Amino acid sequence: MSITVTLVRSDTLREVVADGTTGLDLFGEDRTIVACRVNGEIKDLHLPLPDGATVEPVLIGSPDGLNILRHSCAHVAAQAVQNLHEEAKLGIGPPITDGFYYDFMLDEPFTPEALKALEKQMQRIIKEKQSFRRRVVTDEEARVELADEPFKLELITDKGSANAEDGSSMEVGAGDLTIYENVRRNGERAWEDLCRGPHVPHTGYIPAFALTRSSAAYWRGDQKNQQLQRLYGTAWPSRDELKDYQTRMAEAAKRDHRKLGSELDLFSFPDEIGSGLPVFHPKGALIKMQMENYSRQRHLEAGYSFVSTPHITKGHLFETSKHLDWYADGMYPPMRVDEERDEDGTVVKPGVDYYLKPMNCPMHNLIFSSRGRSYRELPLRLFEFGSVYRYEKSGVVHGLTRARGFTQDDAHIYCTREQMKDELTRLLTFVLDLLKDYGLDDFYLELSTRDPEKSVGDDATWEEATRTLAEVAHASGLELVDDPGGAAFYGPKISVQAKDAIGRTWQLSTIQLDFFEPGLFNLEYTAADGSRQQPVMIHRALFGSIERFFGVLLEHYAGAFPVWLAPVQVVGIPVAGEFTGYLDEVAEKLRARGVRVEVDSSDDRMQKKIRNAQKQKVPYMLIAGGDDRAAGAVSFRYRDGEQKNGVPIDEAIEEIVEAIARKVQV
RNA sequence: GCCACCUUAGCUCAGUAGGUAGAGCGACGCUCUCGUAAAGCGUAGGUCACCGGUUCGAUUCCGGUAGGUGGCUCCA
Repeated sequence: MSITVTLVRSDTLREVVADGTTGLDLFGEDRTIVACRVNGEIKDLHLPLPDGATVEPVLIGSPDGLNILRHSCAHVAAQAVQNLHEEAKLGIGPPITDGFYYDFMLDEPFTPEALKALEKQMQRIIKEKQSFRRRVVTDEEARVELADEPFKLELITDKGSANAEDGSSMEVGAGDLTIYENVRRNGERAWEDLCRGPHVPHTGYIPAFALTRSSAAYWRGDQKNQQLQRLYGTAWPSRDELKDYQTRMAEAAKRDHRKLGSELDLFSFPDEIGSGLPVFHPKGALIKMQMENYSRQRHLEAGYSFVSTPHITKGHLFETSKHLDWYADGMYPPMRVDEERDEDGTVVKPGVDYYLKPMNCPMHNLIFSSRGRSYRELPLRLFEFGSVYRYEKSGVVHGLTRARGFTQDDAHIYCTREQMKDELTRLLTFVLDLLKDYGLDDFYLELSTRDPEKSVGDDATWEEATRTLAEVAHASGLELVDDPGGAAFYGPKISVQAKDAIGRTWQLSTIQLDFFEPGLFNLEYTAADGSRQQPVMIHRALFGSIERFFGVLLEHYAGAFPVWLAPVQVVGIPVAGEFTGYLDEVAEKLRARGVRVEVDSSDDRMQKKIRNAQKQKVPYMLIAGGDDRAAGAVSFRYRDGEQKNGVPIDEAIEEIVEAIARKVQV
């Protein structure tokens, strides 16, 4: 008996092989082939191939191959956990970006020492080269075999409804229910798990891995469920790639905005003020001011009107806007003022509750409705750097990117339904152009649609709003990702996701359509025919929060801001003290051109001054000694260490001024 | 909010198996006046996060609080 298979390689060829031939027979020599695609479906290498099959190897470094590697590594981790803790119950263990996790119900916490012990155990399992064997089972058989695994039993029961989002699809997918056994070379079964597969042929196919951290995780991602312990790991096709990954993580840690913030003396979070409430030091505040100033200028050019509103308000405003219905948990509790009590403590005059505002829109609405509005005024674009306060849960506060007090570059655009689409198109262009000026240029869009359980309004209106946003997003030509159920309660939104210098994505701008708040606030304008009409409202913030955007830029540039944003643009460094006066003169000329320049007149040696300026990531060092003074020149030292000696003063000034004006990175 | 871990000088970190602490950098002072990433010497600086408990004695052990880190859930 023989069968014919078509091997998809660099050169496609048909081969006649014996019946019963497996992927391992074809590819077993090559450890970089972890599975095969049989007629388009990924299968384990140990399975016999059907006659006439088209067989394509799955390489360990391919996206599918990496997932298989990492998911197999998750199994090894789970076996290690159960080897050391018989009582541990299995949750799920899918591959994720760069690695995998596995959830367990286990009383004993995964401490850093425990991770080390587990890694050792995993190495032992890998050394044993245990085969992964696939076995099809009925629901009943699976229930019997996994009687001790309550979470797996739940997955068996729910397999029809298993969705990809909670990772359970890795355990039970569509089709047959399967168990993967780990079998030692002497044939003895080491471990097994309910799993859809596929897997690498044996544990020896895992070349490099590390356990990275542990955490708590709710079963199936739901806060109402039991909390499990999650073990995170990473796995790579080679030791070098693992090392590269670890280096990348270390590099990312070096540009952490919280670390750079204190190293560069930009901002801090004094305990005395409270969690998530930053103060900006002079250099940080200067960068922030530059960011704001340029944004203001662009908003003026784009036809925005500037407004300004208070930080606190009577609670009634947020009753009108429904925020107190929906997001009271996210607000600081009220301040009760003007309440009077008698000696017994009985209230004789009720007080009024004031709230710190978590959003600016209700106040902007009041400006809109402060007088009658004509259709001729629309679109009316009200802009404000509005400070808001949100009582973020203690565990989520994170540097500048998730603070409790921050300032939004917030605007609300009131327009007619007819104007809506053009306005959104214009707005999206404006957003992307502005972000580019700050040095971000790699974007994609996300469209967040309605969550029926957390929203107000009727289906038809939601549908229209969602469709309009989708059309505008498509027209931009950018990649569009769906985010079902991610909308705000009052309307759908587009958010702009930007990639930074090391490839991480950040959600920045949001553009939200709102058909409901205008109704809640009875906003109206007089149309051309004299009728009263309700405007459509667009909420938009480009930076999101200035503080957060600051943090993103700080990490994007690793602290080395482009000249126009750098708090100190030029440091003058005399070769010796006697040249300080000469540099002071140069600095004076630069200052006259608006350049932020300092001359380092400390009694450090020149080398130390260079080191200091370098560590502060100052874009230009101007060094001057006898040669320069004699020639009426200065010597440049750039951040990359390059130098340019003997540049005439006027030329040097022009170079710097031009780099600032062009907003370039140097 | 939940789980784990952490908090010692301005910063980075040692240390004390319970007897109130040390380095480097930084700051300040003096000497040096120097050509592309750290000159030399000296001085000051700490209720060992805070509050309780155990103890003759707590920075160290226990409990609580605050702040932080990594995740989870959340993010108008």
